[in-house]
Amino acid sequence: MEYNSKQIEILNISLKLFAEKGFDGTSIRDIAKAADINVAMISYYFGSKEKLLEAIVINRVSGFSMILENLQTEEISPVEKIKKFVALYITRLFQNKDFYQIVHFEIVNQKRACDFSAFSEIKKKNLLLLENIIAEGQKANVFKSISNPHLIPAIIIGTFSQVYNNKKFYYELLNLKNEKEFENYIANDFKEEITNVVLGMLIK
Amino acid sequence: MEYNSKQIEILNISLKLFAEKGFDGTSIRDIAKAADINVAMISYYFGSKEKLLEAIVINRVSGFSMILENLQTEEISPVEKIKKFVALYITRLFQNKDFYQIVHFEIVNQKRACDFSAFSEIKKKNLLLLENIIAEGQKANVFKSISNPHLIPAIIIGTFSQVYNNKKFYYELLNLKNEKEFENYIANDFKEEITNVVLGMLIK
DNA sequence: GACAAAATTAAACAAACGTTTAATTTAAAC
DNA sequence: GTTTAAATTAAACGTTTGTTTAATTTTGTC
Repeated sequence: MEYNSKQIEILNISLKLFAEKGFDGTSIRDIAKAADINVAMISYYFGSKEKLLEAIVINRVSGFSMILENLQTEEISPVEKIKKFVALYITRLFQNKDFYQIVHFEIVNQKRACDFSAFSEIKKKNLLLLENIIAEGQKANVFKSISNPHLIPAIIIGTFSQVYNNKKFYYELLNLKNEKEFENYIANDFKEEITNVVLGMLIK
Repeated sequence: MEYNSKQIEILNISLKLFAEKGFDGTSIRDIAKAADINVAMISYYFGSKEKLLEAIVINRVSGFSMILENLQTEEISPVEKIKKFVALYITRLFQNKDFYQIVHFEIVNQKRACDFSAFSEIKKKNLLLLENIIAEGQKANVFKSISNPHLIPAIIIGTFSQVYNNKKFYYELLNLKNEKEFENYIANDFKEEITNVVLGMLIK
């Protein structure tokens, strides 16, 4: 699908509003006002409010880069691969936090007939990639055999959202002053700590 | 606040519906139909839809038992305390999953002027308790010094919600057939694995 | 059984919702 | 400059929303 700049602006603004106030909590008029367009333009461009949500999903998922997927072929040690896996995962989470927020709600919700199969496919691919890295590490005798590789993405995503959604609490706790400092915390300390947790689960 | 059985039923049914479909996605008429009462009864009993949400929050938080808090005084080793801490935490999460779902959304949302201070207080108390157990373990020379005790509740809550909200995915992955089997997985394997992750972060 | 208070009802309320209409403006093509 | 299609608008559409009203039924008390 090809979108003009106005359509892309609508997509981005409604992504932000849906993440902030929820799909049901955001009205067409909210979006129109924020995007400085007429309410009719949303139906005109996307058909309906639900189809706008679908457009957001397709638009975002198709934009997910293949960086993670290319990790497999890199010639680095399994430990380094895990480190990179976690780092890339967290970066992607941070960059798409609004989108993950919406997806999270919609998957729980089941109210809308929204198709997340493309999203699920990516998750399955990521899990497969992770399992391969772990198998590689076991062959090299540096990783132990674990029964729960699927818990690793759950820990990364879950802990990240938990921290992000309680931003206020962590601002106080970690003496963070603004969004930039929070981003730094995620990109440095948080990333390192989660990496250690994951490696702790794997290394012999 | 004293509630009669009809009021408690409304509280429970709207808790379930708000968790399933969101606050904005649930209408007064949805609740009235599910609880088999007239729409006017909700305003009559609780004042408004928002005040109903507040009543749910107060009702639930006040019901949180003191079991976790009493852990401090038990005469068991720090390692055993951590095991019990994680186990109790996960049990509480599972028993109140609908409530956590709502709180999670409302905290992110900021749309409603809902008071979660009592909830935050409990979280702070839990974190303090955890820090005390860790300090105890460090004194006994079994725990290392860690900079991030706050990440432990985030890991427990985050991973749990991540797994619970992707139930379908995990049903397939773990060959679970029904809610009962899922509950068993949480109460056994999941609990054990998360305990190991947490202990892995702490033990020397 | 008469009375007062509480519970419950159907109906109505105004406001907000997503969507559609029909008219107007803008842009592009010749 | 005229023509044609696309973009944009204000207004209206029928529903649904949360809430209130006023009437009715139920309940408890003497």
